[in-house]
Amino acid sequence: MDLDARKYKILKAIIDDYILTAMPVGSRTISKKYDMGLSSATIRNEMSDLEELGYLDQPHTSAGRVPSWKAYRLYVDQLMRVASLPPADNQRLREIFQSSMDSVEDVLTAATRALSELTDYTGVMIAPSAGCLKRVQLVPITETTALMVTVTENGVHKDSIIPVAPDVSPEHLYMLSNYLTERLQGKTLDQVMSALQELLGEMGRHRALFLRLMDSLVKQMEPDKNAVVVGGTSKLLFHPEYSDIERARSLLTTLETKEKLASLLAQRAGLSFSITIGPELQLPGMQDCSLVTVSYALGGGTGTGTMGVIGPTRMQYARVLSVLDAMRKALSDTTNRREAPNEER
Amino acid sequence: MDLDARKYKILKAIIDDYILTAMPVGSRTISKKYDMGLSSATIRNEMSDLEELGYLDQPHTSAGRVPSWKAYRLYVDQLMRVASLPPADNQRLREIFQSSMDSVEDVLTAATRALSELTDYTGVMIAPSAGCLKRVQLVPITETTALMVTVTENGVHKDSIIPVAPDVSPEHLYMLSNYLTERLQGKTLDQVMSALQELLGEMGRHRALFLRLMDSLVKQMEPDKNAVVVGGTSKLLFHPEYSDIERARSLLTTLETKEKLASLLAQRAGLSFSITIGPELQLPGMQDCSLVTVSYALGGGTGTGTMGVIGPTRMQYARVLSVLDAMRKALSDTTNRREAPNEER
DNA sequence: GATTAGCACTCATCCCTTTCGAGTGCTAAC
DNA sequence: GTTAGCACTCGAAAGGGATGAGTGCTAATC
Repeated sequence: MDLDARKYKILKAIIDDYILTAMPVGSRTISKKYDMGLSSATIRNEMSDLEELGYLDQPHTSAGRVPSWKAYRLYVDQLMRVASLPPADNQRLREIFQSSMDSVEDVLTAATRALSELTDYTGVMIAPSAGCLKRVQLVPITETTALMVTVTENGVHKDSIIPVAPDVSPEHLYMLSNYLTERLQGKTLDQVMSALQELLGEMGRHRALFLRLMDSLVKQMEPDKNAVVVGGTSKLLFHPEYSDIERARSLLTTLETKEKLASLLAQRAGLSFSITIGPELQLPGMQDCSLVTVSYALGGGTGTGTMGVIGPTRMQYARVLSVLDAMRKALSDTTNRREAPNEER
Repeated sequence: MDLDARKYKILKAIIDDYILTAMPVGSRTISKKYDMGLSSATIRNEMSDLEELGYLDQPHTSAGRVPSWKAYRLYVDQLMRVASLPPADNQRLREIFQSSMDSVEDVLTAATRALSELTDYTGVMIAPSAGCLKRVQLVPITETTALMVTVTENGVHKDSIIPVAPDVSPEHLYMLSNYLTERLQGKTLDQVMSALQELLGEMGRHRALFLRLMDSLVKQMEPDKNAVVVGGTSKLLFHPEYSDIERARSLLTTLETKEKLASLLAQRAGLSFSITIGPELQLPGMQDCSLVTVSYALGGGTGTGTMGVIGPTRMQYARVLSVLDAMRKALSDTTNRREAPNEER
């Protein structure tokens, strides 16, 4: 049995109201507040049907109805309207987001902050995949160690310390850097790996060093599992669903183990947007949370990252989507500024 | 009026018990559990005195007594005994701390995690000041930008993107790097700054670039205000003082604005250890928290950082101190491993 | 003079009952 | 198909002992 137009309308009203108030919605509320031209009795009948169909739950007999995750699913798929972010909020977003843009880290931190501030939920981001390699540079540190710096297309650069034999001079390292850069430039991770395999043969006495290099290089270009940035977890505590301390504990504990968040976001990489509701997340401690994600790219880069907002299932989905969309735009502007910086800053 | 030995003993018993149970302590408990050889009536009289002296508070007439911050102050200054960390815990610390030590960031993250796991409170760290400069390297990225990487004594290395004129070739940058390294090597931040002032005269057409460089370099060597790492905030939610949602909210919100934490830790930089109790912190939302800090150094480095543990005033001060001390030792070992890495890892 | 036993008193907490009201489901009338 | 009306349900709030932990005070004891 499918829903007729009236049922849709009533269901939407219930969800809207519940999102707003966090209180079970009664038939009277719907008939009065959302002038349906129907009496509460009629609404009651419809609600009863909707409950039977699994769209509504009743906490107890004499309470109103609460949307089920199935209802939210329907809501985000068909009922809600996503408007673009009001100019004032867009303004605010750019403001929060303006400051301190020295590194990708900073950008992500500022972005999650802005997300959480504008939505009152928690912002989550994972750095964009590295994209093409631009440059490899080995910087001598001590007699026996060097720092490997990789610069990739979208400005993500990481570094790790690797050991070198004492007979390898700084000049050697410089030449090796240039050589590697020349050979690997413009390649993606996969291509770099196979190129390195080939080059391995040409290496004579540098073979040991080279193996090390490969190791670190691959590690650096992989999307970094630890690079989940989370902002505004405490915002969640202000929503009534988490005035129950037990729930707050289990949720915040889950949010703190970044591994799970990382894999959640990684799963959604590349999707232009995704909405996952409560049980669909299949994560203990997050049964009554939803995750909304979008993909983004920094500046003109090809590498894409994923960012999202975590909130209660009773989330302002439409608004969250519009915030995420605005943020996606802001991010694609941002790094351009860095790539072609203005001399008169 | 000073306290006599018996008052000290009773006060210590009360604090110990309260730290353990988080419940107001009654006279009977003291007389029975901590065999004083005194009846509860006597204890009551003493407690009454202690209350008058400001060491104890009474939540309401018929409740037991609760230590005031003044009592904790006395406790940490004179009464408590710090033992060294039990071997089993030390073992555990090293275990948690073992993994993934690629960058200073990782070390700090792992350390705060370990701190929080071993104490059940929140761990906080600020990266060590950079120490002496080891190397400056300019890595070309695009026609008009370069990455500046600085390597400092204790392995802290940071990078920022700077613009360069299009007529500066990669070779130029390489030479400039070597030149700067030669001139600045082994200098501390202050020395670097004055050295740069002198060098500025010698710069001809690179003057604009050079000014940029100075700017970024100084920024990089300054202790980074954003580099506060916090671990295990959710642990706090498990303590009874924060089953009150209101308190939990205000505390977690405070912990999330890292600026305040940064300045707290910065104030305590260089102190071998410090304990600050509740109102002494003078931070809204943290009146019933304490902060215990110690200084640490990574490996053999001269630069010192500060780390600490934040918990309720009813904190296991002795244990926290011993954990911090063990962690300080672990940290001073750690980076040694990286500086002189083992080829057969 | 210090210590203790004894006792009246206080006050939060637990548990029970009552009341209240929001909301439902059903039925009969429109 | 819709609605008015009404009995019914059940949680939340309010009230009211009973309980017991703990105190302060006093008078007796060491």
